[in-house]
Amino acid sequence: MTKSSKEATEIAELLFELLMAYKKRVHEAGRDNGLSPPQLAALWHLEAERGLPMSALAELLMCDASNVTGIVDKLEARGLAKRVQGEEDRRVKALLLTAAGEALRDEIRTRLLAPPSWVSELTRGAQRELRDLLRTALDSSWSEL
Amino acid sequence: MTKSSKEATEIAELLFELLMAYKKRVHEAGRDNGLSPPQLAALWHLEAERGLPMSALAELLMCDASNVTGIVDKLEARGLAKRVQGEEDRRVKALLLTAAGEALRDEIRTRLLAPPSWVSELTRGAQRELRDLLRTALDSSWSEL
DNA sequence: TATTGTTATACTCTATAACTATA
DNA sequence: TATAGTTATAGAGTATAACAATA
Repeated sequence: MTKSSKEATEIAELLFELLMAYKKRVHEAGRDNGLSPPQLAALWHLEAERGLPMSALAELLMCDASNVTGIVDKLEARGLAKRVQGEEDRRVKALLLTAAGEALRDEIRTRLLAPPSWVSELTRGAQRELRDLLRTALDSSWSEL
Repeated sequence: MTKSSKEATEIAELLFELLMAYKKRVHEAGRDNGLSPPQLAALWHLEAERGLPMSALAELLMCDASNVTGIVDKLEARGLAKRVQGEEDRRVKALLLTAAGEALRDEIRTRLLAPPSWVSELTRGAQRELRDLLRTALDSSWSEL
Protein backbone atom coordinates (compact mmCIF):
# COMPACT_ATOMS: atom_id res chain seq x y z
CA MET A 1 0.00 0.00 0.00
CA THR A 2 1.74 3.14 -1.21
CA LYS A 3 0.73 6.60 -0.18
CA SER A 4 -0.98 8.53 -2.96
CA SER A 5 0.03 12.04 -3.88
CA LYS A 6 -2.41 14.88 -3.41
CA GLU A 7 -2.45 15.25 -7.19
CA ALA A 8 -3.30 11.59 -7.77
CA THR A 9 -6.20 11.76 -5.34
CA GLU A 10 -7.56 14.89 -6.93
CA ILE A 11 -7.30 13.29 -10.36
CA ALA A 12 -9.47 10.40 -9.16
CA GLU A 13 -11.99 12.88 -7.74
CA LEU A 14 -12.08 14.89 -10.93
CA LEU A 15 -12.54 11.74 -13.01
CA PHE A 16 -15.49 10.81 -10.86
CA GLU A 17 -17.12 14.20 -11.30
CA LEU A 18 -16.46 14.08 -15.00
CA LEU A 19 -18.18 10.71 -15.07
CA MET A 20 -21.26 12.21 -13.43
CA ALA A 21 -21.32 15.03 -15.95
CA TYR A 22 -20.85 12.65 -18.85
CA LYS A 23 -23.57 10.39 -17.52
CA LYS A 24 -25.97 13.30 -17.77
CA ARG A 25 -24.93 13.92 -21.36
CA VAL A 26 -25.52 10.27 -22.29
CA HIS A 27 -28.82 10.22 -20.42
CA GLU A 28 -30.11 13.22 -22.35
CA ALA A 29 -28.95 11.85 -25.69
CA GLY A 30 -30.97 8.73 -24.96
CA ARG A 31 -34.05 10.60 -23.85
CA ASP A 32 -34.03 12.74 -26.98
CA ASN A 33 -34.10 9.56 -29.05
CA GLY A 34 -36.54 7.55 -26.98
CA LEU A 35 -33.87 5.18 -25.69
CA SER A 36 -33.44 4.07 -22.10
CA PRO A 37 -29.83 4.01 -20.85
CA PRO A 38 -29.35 0.26 -21.43
CA GLN A 39 -31.03 0.49 -24.83
CA LEU A 40 -28.63 3.25 -25.81
CA ALA A 41 -25.67 1.26 -24.51
CA ALA A 42 -26.77 -1.75 -26.55
CA LEU A 43 -27.14 0.34 -29.69
CA TRP A 44 -23.71 1.79 -28.99
CA HIS A 45 -22.03 -1.61 -28.98
CA LEU A 46 -23.82 -3.22 -31.93
CA GLU A 47 -22.65 -3.11 -35.53
CA ALA A 48 -24.23 -3.65 -38.91
CA GLU A 49 -21.77 -6.15 -40.34
CA ARG A 50 -20.32 -8.08 -37.42
CA GLY A 51 -22.85 -10.01 -35.35
CA LEU A 52 -22.60 -9.89 -31.55
CA PRO A 53 -23.89 -12.81 -29.41
CA MET A 54 -26.47 -11.97 -26.75
CA SER A 55 -24.10 -13.18 -24.04
CA ALA A 56 -21.36 -10.85 -25.30
CA LEU A 57 -23.77 -7.92 -25.16
CA ALA A 58 -24.74 -8.90 -21.61
CA GLU A 59 -21.07 -8.77 -20.72
CA LEU A 60 -20.69 -5.31 -22.26
CA LEU A 61 -23.83 -4.04 -20.52
CA MET A 62 -22.66 -5.53 -17.22
CA CYS A 63 -25.98 -7.21 -16.57
CA ASP A 64 -27.42 -10.71 -16.52
CA ALA A 65 -28.03 -12.34 -19.91
CA SER A 66 -31.73 -12.72 -19.16
CA ASN A 67 -32.19 -8.96 -19.27
CA VAL A 68 -30.73 -8.67 -22.73
CA THR A 69 -33.71 -10.50 -24.16
CA GLY A 70 -36.09 -7.68 -23.22
CA ILE A 71 -33.70 -4.90 -24.16
CA VAL A 72 -33.08 -6.37 -27.61
CA ASP A 73 -36.81 -7.08 -28.01
CA LYS A 74 -37.46 -3.36 -27.76
CA LEU A 75 -34.73 -2.41 -30.22
CA GLU A 76 -36.03 -5.05 -32.60
CA ALA A 77 -39.62 -3.81 -32.21
CA ARG A 78 -38.41 -0.35 -33.24
CA GLY A 79 -36.61 -1.80 -36.26
CA LEU A 80 -33.18 -0.79 -35.00
CA ALA A 81 -31.64 -4.25 -34.52
CA LYS A 82 -32.24 -7.85 -35.56
CA ARG A 83 -31.37 -11.37 -34.38
CA VAL A 84 -29.69 -13.79 -36.77
CA GLN A 85 -29.45 -17.51 -36.05
CA GLY A 86 -25.81 -18.60 -35.62
CA GLU A 87 -24.33 -20.75 -38.36
CA GLU A 88 -21.66 -22.73 -36.51
CA ASP A 89 -23.42 -22.98 -33.17
CA ARG A 90 -27.16 -22.76 -33.66
CA ARG A 91 -27.74 -21.88 -30.02
CA VAL A 92 -26.03 -18.53 -30.51
CA LYS A 93 -27.95 -15.57 -31.89
CA ALA A 94 -25.95 -12.84 -33.60
CA LEU A 95 -27.20 -9.30 -33.05
CA LEU A 96 -26.93 -6.87 -35.93
CA LEU A 97 -27.97 -3.28 -36.51
CA THR A 98 -30.48 -2.55 -39.25
CA ALA A 99 -29.88 0.40 -41.57
CA ALA A 100 -32.10 2.51 -39.33
CA GLY A 101 -30.22 1.32 -36.28
CA GLU A 102 -26.89 2.16 -37.83
CA ALA A 103 -28.09 5.63 -38.76
CA LEU A 104 -29.31 6.32 -35.24
CA ARG A 105 -26.14 4.90 -33.69
CA ASP A 106 -24.01 7.13 -35.91
CA GLU A 107 -26.10 10.16 -35.02
CA ILE A 108 -25.70 9.45 -31.31
CA ARG A 109 -22.00 8.69 -31.66
CA THR A 110 -21.47 11.99 -33.43
CA ARG A 111 -23.31 13.79 -30.67
CA LEU A 112 -21.59 12.05 -27.76
CA LEU A 113 -18.12 12.06 -29.30
CA ALA A 114 -18.13 15.71 -30.33
CA PRO A 115 -15.05 17.04 -28.55
CA PRO A 116 -15.96 19.49 -25.78
CA SER A 117 -14.63 22.98 -26.37
CA TRP A 118 -12.00 22.62 -23.66
CA VAL A 119 -10.41 19.93 -25.83
CA SER A 120 -10.70 21.84 -29.08
CA GLU A 121 -9.15 24.87 -27.47
CA LEU A 122 -5.97 23.07 -26.42
CA THR A 123 -2.89 23.48 -28.56
CA ARG A 124 -2.18 20.62 -30.92
CA GLY A 125 0.79 19.63 -28.80
CA ALA A 126 -1.27 19.56 -25.60
CA GLN A 127 -3.91 17.50 -27.37
CA ARG A 128 -1.30 14.90 -28.34
CA GLU A 129 -0.04 14.80 -24.78
CA LEU A 130 -3.50 14.31 -23.36
CA ARG A 131 -4.30 11.68 -25.97
CA ASP A 132 -1.18 9.70 -25.10
CA LEU A 133 -1.99 9.96 -21.43
CA LEU A 134 -5.50 8.61 -21.94
CA ARG A 135 -4.22 5.81 -24.18
CA THR A 136 -1.86 4.79 -21.41
CA ALA A 137 -4.71 4.89 -18.94
CA LEU A 138 -6.86 2.55 -20.99
CA ASP A 139 -4.05 0.16 -21.90
CA SER A 140 -2.70 -0.27 -18.42
CA SER A 141 -5.86 -0.21 -16.39
CA TRP A 142 -8.60 -1.85 -18.36
CA SER A 143 -9.24 -4.49 -15.74
CA GLU A 144 -8.32 -2.36 -12.81
CA LEU A 145 -9.88 1.06 -13.21
CA MET B 1 -18.60 25.33 -36.14
CA THR B 2 -14.88 24.61 -36.33
CA LYS B 3 -13.41 21.41 -37.68
CA SER B 4 -12.11 19.11 -34.94
CA SER B 5 -8.59 17.75 -35.07
CA LYS B 6 -7.96 14.01 -35.24
CA GLU B 7 -6.49 14.29 -31.78
CA ALA B 8 -9.55 16.02 -30.33
CA THR B 9 -11.87 13.34 -31.66
CA GLU B 10 -9.72 10.55 -30.30
CA ILE B 11 -9.59 12.28 -26.93
CA ALA B 12 -13.37 12.32 -26.82
CA GLU B 13 -13.47 8.61 -27.68
CA LEU B 14 -10.88 7.71 -25.07
CA LEU B 15 -12.67 9.78 -22.48
CA PHE B 16 -15.88 7.95 -23.21
CA GLU B 17 -14.22 4.54 -22.85
CA LEU B 18 -12.50 5.57 -19.68
CA LEU B 19 -15.76 6.70 -18.19
CA MET B 20 -17.46 3.43 -19.13
CA ALA B 21 -14.72 1.58 -17.27
CA TYR B 22 -15.24 3.84 -14.27
CA LYS B 23 -18.95 3.12 -14.32
CA LYS B 24 -18.17 -0.53 -13.78
CA ARG B 25 -16.01 0.31 -10.82
CA VAL B 26 -18.82 2.29 -9.19
CA HIS B 27 -21.33 -0.44 -9.92
CA GLU B 28 -19.23 -3.08 -8.19
CA ALA B 29 -18.58 -0.89 -5.16
CA GLY B 30 -22.34 -0.57 -4.73
CA ARG B 31 -22.97 -4.26 -5.14
CA ASP B 32 -20.38 -5.18 -2.54
CA ASN B 33 -22.16 -2.94 -0.05
CA GLY B 34 -25.73 -3.85 -0.90
CA LEU B 35 -26.45 -0.48 -2.50
CA SER B 36 -28.21 0.03 -5.82
CA PRO B 37 -26.64 2.66 -8.09
CA PRO B 38 -29.07 5.43 -7.06
CA GLN B 39 -28.73 4.49 -3.40
CA LEU B 40 -24.96 4.73 -3.68
CA ALA B 41 -25.26 8.06 -5.48
CA ALA B 42 -27.54 9.38 -2.74
CA LEU B 43 -25.16 8.25 -0.01
CA TRP B 44 -22.34 9.86 -1.96
CA HIS B 45 -24.01 13.26 -1.94
CA LEU B 46 -25.32 13.33 1.64
CA GLU B 47 -23.43 14.68 4.63
CA ALA B 48 -23.64 14.29 8.37
CA GLU B 49 -23.72 17.95 9.35
CA ARG B 50 -25.32 19.83 6.51
CA GLY B 51 -28.89 18.77 5.66
CA LEU B 52 -29.89 18.37 2.03
CA PRO B 53 -33.53 18.86 0.91
CA MET B 54 -35.17 15.99 -0.93
CA SER B 55 -35.64 18.17 -4.00
CA ALA B 56 -31.93 19.01 -4.07
CA LEU B 57 -31.07 15.33 -3.96
CA ALA B 58 -33.49 14.66 -6.82
CA GLU B 59 -31.61 17.27 -8.84
CA LEU B 60 -28.28 15.63 -8.08
CA LEU B 61 -29.60 12.17 -8.93
CA MET B 62 -31.12 13.49 -12.16
CA CYS B 63 -34.50 11.93 -11.46
CA ASP B 64 -38.00 13.00 -10.46
CA ALA B 65 -38.51 14.04 -6.83
CA SER B 66 -41.07 11.29 -6.31
CA ASN B 67 -38.38 8.63 -6.69
CA VAL B 68 -36.26 10.08 -3.94
CA THR B 69 -38.87 9.11 -1.38
CA GLY B 70 -38.32 5.40 -1.98
CA ILE B 71 -34.57 5.67 -2.30
CA VAL B 72 -34.24 7.54 0.98
CA ASP B 73 -36.73 5.17 2.61
CA LYS B 74 -34.32 2.32 2.00
CA LEU B 75 -31.30 4.20 3.29
CA GLU B 76 -33.30 5.16 6.37
CA ALA B 77 -34.46 1.57 6.91
CA ARG B 78 -30.82 0.49 6.92
CA GLY B 79 -29.97 3.20 9.41
CA LEU B 80 -27.70 5.05 7.02
CA ALA B 81 -29.65 8.31 6.66
CA LYS B 82 -32.39 10.22 8.42
CA ARG B 83 -34.98 12.88 7.64
CA VAL B 84 -35.16 16.02 9.77
CA GLN B 85 -38.13 18.38 9.66
CA GLY B 86 -37.11 21.81 8.36
CA GLU B 87 -37.08 24.67 10.84
CA GLU B 88 -37.73 27.70 8.66
CA ASP B 89 -39.97 26.02 6.11
CA ARG B 90 -41.69 23.04 7.66
CA ARG B 91 -42.47 21.56 4.26
CA VAL B 92 -38.78 20.88 3.62
CA LYS B 93 -37.11 17.79 4.98
CA ALA B 94 -33.36 17.89 5.48
CA LEU B 95 -31.51 14.67 4.75
CA LEU B 96 -28.57 13.77 6.97
CA LEU B 97 -26.22 10.83 7.25
CA THR B 98 -26.19 8.83 10.47
CA ALA B 99 -22.86 7.80 11.96
CA ALA B 100 -23.20 4.44 10.21
CA GLY B 101 -24.03 6.19 6.96
CA GLU B 102 -21.03 8.45 7.24
CA ALA B 103 -18.76 5.49 7.92
CA LEU B 104 -20.03 3.63 4.88
CA ARG B 105 -19.83 6.70 2.69
CA ASP B 106 -16.21 7.26 3.74
CA GLU B 107 -15.38 3.63 3.07
CA ILE B 108 -16.86 3.84 -0.41
CA ARG B 109 -15.22 7.17 -1.11
CA THR B 110 -11.84 5.76 -0.15
CA ARG B 111 -12.38 2.80 -2.43
CA LEU B 112 -13.66 4.75 -5.42
CA LEU B 113 -11.21 7.59 -5.10
CA ALA B 114 -8.12 5.42 -4.75
CA PRO B 115 -5.98 6.55 -7.69
CA PRO B 116 -5.50 3.80 -10.28
CA SER B 117 -1.90 2.65 -10.64
CA TRP B 118 -1.48 4.34 -14.00
CA VAL B 119 -2.08 7.65 -12.23
CA SER B 120 0.23 6.89 -9.35
CA GLU B 121 2.97 5.85 -11.76
CA LEU B 122 2.96 9.17 -13.60
CA THR B 123 5.64 11.67 -12.71
CA ARG B 124 4.49 14.40 -10.37
CA GLY B 125 4.69 16.86 -13.23
CA ALA B 126 2.49 14.73 -15.47
CA GLN B 127 0.00 14.35 -12.63
CA ARG B 128 -0.24 18.12 -12.28
CA GLU B 129 -0.78 18.46 -16.01
CA LEU B 130 -3.54 15.89 -16.04
CA ARG B 131 -5.15 17.42 -12.97
CA ASP B 132 -5.21 20.84 -14.59
CA LEU B 133 -6.72 19.43 -17.76
CA LEU B 134 -9.48 17.73 -15.81
CA ARG B 135 -10.16 20.88 -13.81
CA THR B 136 -10.57 22.79 -17.05
CA ALA B 137 -12.83 20.04 -18.36
CA LEU B 138 -15.14 20.21 -15.36
CA ASP B 139 -15.31 23.99 -15.35
CA SER B 140 -16.59 24.12 -18.88
CA SER B 141 -18.59 20.92 -18.69
CA TRP B 142 -21.07 22.31 -16.21
CA SER B 143 -22.99 23.97 -18.96
CA GLU B 144 -21.79 22.13 -22.00
CA LEU B 145 -20.74 18.54 -21.45
C1' DT C 1 -23.56 -32.87 -19.06
C1' DA C 2 -22.72 -28.08 -20.28
C1' DT C 3 -24.11 -23.87 -22.72
C1' DT C 4 -27.18 -20.19 -25.18
C1' DG C 5 -30.98 -17.86 -24.91
C1' DT C 6 -35.72 -17.56 -23.08
C1' DT C 7 -39.36 -17.39 -19.57
C1' DA C 8 -41.18 -16.62 -14.77
C1' DT C 9 -40.82 -14.09 -10.65
C1' DA C 10 -39.96 -10.54 -7.43
C1' DC C 11 -37.88 -6.23 -6.40
C1' DT C 12 -36.14 -1.69 -7.74
C1' DC C 13 -35.97 2.43 -10.73
C1' DT C 14 -38.44 5.83 -13.40
C1' DA C 15 -41.86 9.47 -14.97
C1' DT C 16 -46.53 11.23 -14.60
C1' DA C 17 -50.27 12.65 -12.06
C1' DA C 18 -53.05 13.26 -7.91
C1' DC C 19 -52.77 14.17 -3.08
C1' DT C 20 -51.20 16.52 1.79
C1' DA C 21 -49.38 19.95 4.43
C1' DT C 22 -47.45 23.79 4.51
C1' DA C 23 -46.44 28.63 2.64
C1' DT D 1 -52.09 29.83 -5.56
C1' DA D 2 -47.65 27.83 -5.26
C1' DT D 3 -44.27 24.56 -3.32
C1' DA D 4 -42.08 20.22 -0.76
C1' DG D 5 -42.78 15.84 -0.21
C1' DT D 6 -45.70 11.68 -0.57
C1' DT D 7 -48.60 8.19 -2.70
C1' DA D 8 -50.50 5.63 -6.73
C1' DT D 9 -49.67 3.68 -11.01
C1' DA D 10 -47.60 1.79 -15.07
C1' DG D 11 -43.50 0.69 -17.78
C1' DA D 12 -38.71 -0.61 -17.65
C1' DG D 13 -34.40 -2.50 -15.50
C1' DT D 14 -32.36 -6.15 -12.55
C1' DA D 15 -30.89 -10.78 -10.50
C1' DT D 16 -32.19 -15.49 -9.57
C1' DA D 17 -33.91 -19.72 -10.90
C1' DA D 18 -36.07 -22.95 -14.04
C1' DC D 19 -36.60 -24.24 -18.78
C1' DA D 20 -35.91 -25.42 -24.05
C1' DA D 21 -32.83 -26.26 -27.71
C1' DT D 22 -28.41 -27.36 -28.98
C1' DA D 23 -23.69 -28.87 -28.23
